[in-house]
Amino acid sequence: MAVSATDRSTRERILDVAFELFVELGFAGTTVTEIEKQAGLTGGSGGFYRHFRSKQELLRPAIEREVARYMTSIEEANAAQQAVEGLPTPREVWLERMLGYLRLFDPLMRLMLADGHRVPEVREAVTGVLQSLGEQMSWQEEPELTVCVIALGGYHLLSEVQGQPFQGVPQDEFIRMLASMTSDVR
Amino acid sequence: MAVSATDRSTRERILDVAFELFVELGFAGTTVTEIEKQAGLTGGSGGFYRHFRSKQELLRPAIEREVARYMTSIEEANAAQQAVEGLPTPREVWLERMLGYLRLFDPLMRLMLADGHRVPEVREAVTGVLQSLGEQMSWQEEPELTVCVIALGGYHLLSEVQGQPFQGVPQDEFIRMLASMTSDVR
DNA sequence: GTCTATACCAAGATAGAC
DNA sequence: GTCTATCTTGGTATAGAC
Repeated sequence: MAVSATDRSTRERILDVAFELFVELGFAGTTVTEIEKQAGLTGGSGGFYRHFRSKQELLRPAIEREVARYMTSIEEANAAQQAVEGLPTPREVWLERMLGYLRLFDPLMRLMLADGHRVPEVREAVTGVLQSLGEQMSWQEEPELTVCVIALGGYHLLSEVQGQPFQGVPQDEFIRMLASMTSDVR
Repeated sequence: MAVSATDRSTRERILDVAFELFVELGFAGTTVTEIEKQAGLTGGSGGFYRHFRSKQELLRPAIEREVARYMTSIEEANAAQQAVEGLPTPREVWLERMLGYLRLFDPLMRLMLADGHRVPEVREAVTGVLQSLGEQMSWQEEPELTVCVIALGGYHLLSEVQGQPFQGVPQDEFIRMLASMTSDVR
């Protein structure tokens, strides 16, 4: 978690640890002192302020950096997907992969649900990422796939709310059931 | 939002406004001063502390009170349901009703996702409520219904993340599609 | 049971040495 | 670019009058 002071640039390190802390503790619950400590600076020293004017000003770049990462992940995943194109993907495998993608977003989704309304501008950025993810499916052309992704998102988030698999339903059973309810998943 | 000082007991008013504020601003982001103001007391006066020993001690009762409310809502809804039992409910109507139930939980789900891990004891209470809601369906007996509820939860929460209907999918179209994918919804 | 006043401390932020 | 030291604000919590 905490990093050494020589990793990358301090600014980068601050952005990284700040995002993690915002997700973990919320924006209000995260102190600049803790950010400094985790970034390898001395906690309580104002070292942070050589890199950002205020804690508030940090929120946006931290989120945008994370969004950019997801963009890259998705592009790589899409590229990998294209490489094996032509081979039919079994439904269960496709669903499992999409669930994996969605879980990548978990920190971002939590932060949006908790603090999103206080930084309305970043919502657009998040929407952008989600739409990139959604490029693989369009509601008009493939409504069943979209329903599946929504169901996977529900399974993940509701399980997070309960702190255990939702209603105790095991993941593989859920995916099997979901697959059996679709007719034309590629 | 803010209430007059003569509504109900002060303790009750504090619990109500505190829950709202916790959902809105998070636990860390909510100040005792703001709770006092919204509850009709003078902000900054320690009036709050005649009713609770600390802000921390307030979190649990506030959530439990909200949970108790949902319990009542669900029981009433179940009772109403029984009154019209025998008449077959069209799938779309049932799905829409379940989505309405889920939306009742929205504040609780947000709070759990944001602050739940800091108050592990209350997770059990929340799980209890969700299981009451889930009594209408069991994964073993009616997996398709469970998948539908999960999908509805996903539609709601993902829309909250995006700040608009998920991927722009209109609610009624989503519900129609979901209904068409189920075979044996009662 | 609510107020005024206040003690206390944690957190945001700045100045200036190194 | 990071440190020590410090200023200032605002938030938790208490004491005591009414």
